[in-house]
Amino acid sequence: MARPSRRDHLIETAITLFCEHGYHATGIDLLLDRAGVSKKTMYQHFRSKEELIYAALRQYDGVFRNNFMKAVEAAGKTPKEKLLAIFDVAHTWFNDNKFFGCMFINAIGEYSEKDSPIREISRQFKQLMWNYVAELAKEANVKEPEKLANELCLLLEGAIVTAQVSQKPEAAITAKEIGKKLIDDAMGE
Amino acid sequence: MARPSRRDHLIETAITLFCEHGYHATGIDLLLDRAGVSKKTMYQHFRSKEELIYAALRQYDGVFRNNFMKAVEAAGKTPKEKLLAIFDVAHTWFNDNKFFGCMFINAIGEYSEKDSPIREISRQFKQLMWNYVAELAKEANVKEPEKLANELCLLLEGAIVTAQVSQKPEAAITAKEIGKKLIDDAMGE
DNA sequence: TTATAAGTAAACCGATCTGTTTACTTATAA
DNA sequence: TTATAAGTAAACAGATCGGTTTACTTATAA
Repeated sequence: MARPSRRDHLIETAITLFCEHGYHATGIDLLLDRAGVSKKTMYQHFRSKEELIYAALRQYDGVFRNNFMKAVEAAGKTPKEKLLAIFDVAHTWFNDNKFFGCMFINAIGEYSEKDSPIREISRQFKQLMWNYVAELAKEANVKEPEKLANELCLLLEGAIVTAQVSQKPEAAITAKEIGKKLIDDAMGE
Repeated sequence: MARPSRRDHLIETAITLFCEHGYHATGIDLLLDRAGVSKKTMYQHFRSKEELIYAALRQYDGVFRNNFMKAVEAAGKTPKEKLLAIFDVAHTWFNDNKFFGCMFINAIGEYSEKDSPIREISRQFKQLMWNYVAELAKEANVKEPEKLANELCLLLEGAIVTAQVSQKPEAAITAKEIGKKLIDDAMGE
């Protein structure tokens, strides 16, 4: 397997640092030092720090959703089981010692400008997560799959923030229990 | 009524700017310019920027919770109504054009150091909000008031983040509907 | 009136920020 | 072998960062 290109390595390093320390707090110099890449090379690949942030979020968007879906598919057989597995996967995520909340939620906190690309990609990420949940809900033949997707996604967001801020990874369990009720309701008990 | 002291005015300005633009992105110079206060005066009142951040969060903690509780008390008569009113108050908050999410959630995203005072006060804020919800739940004579408080607080967090990131203030309504079910369940239908 | 405290404006400090440039060093492929 | 592309290290630039200091100006209260 080919070793990752400089560009990819920069993005990987960026994801790690932005996740843990945030976006403004992470300086380019530190990032380059960590990545072992020269400044010139970085600015050959990215026009600006903001473009690197954007690329990092783009990459993370794909990787995270892919891993998430794979984990969900592996953990549940039926659509209903998969819907519930969402919260088990989240629970595992929360217990990772490198869990620093959701990169996109954190990004929005630092970039409030309405039509910023960073905001846009964050909004998109949540939309794509919603699409996946809505798809599962449709497969489960629930009455109002989109409504259920709204509900389960809201629960997931709540669990993420509660795990992050209140240091309670078990929020995933609370969310799962509520989710179970909602799913049962939606499937016409 | 006495005009606010310089200290209070600085804190007010700080809250506004930190809310909208975040903590690292808000420079002291801009903040002082906005507040119309000299740098020397600021550093007479606060030892550092971080101390100002801390004071701002402290102040916001008190003001926000006070306003929140008053609004909830005004909107609901019975404990159950008050529990539901939480989400109506949140809805109003989300529709404010100066809504930039929760200051404390945003703060955590920028300060990941485990025992940072900024993290601690954020955790505390969420705890105090929980305490209030748990109190209402007890007044409502539900079976497991603490469990219900966990659930409703999780819903509130989810609604906040959904309103902020996905630009959907109506997340408050979704959360309220789920909350209603949970409350009914907990009151032994 | 006058000492004192609290304020302002602005220069200043060293550090750090994002971003550019220069000079040199690899690889790689024709 | 040799031209080319891609890399490094480091100096540099100008702006901005948080924070200090100086000189001057108010208020206020004894």
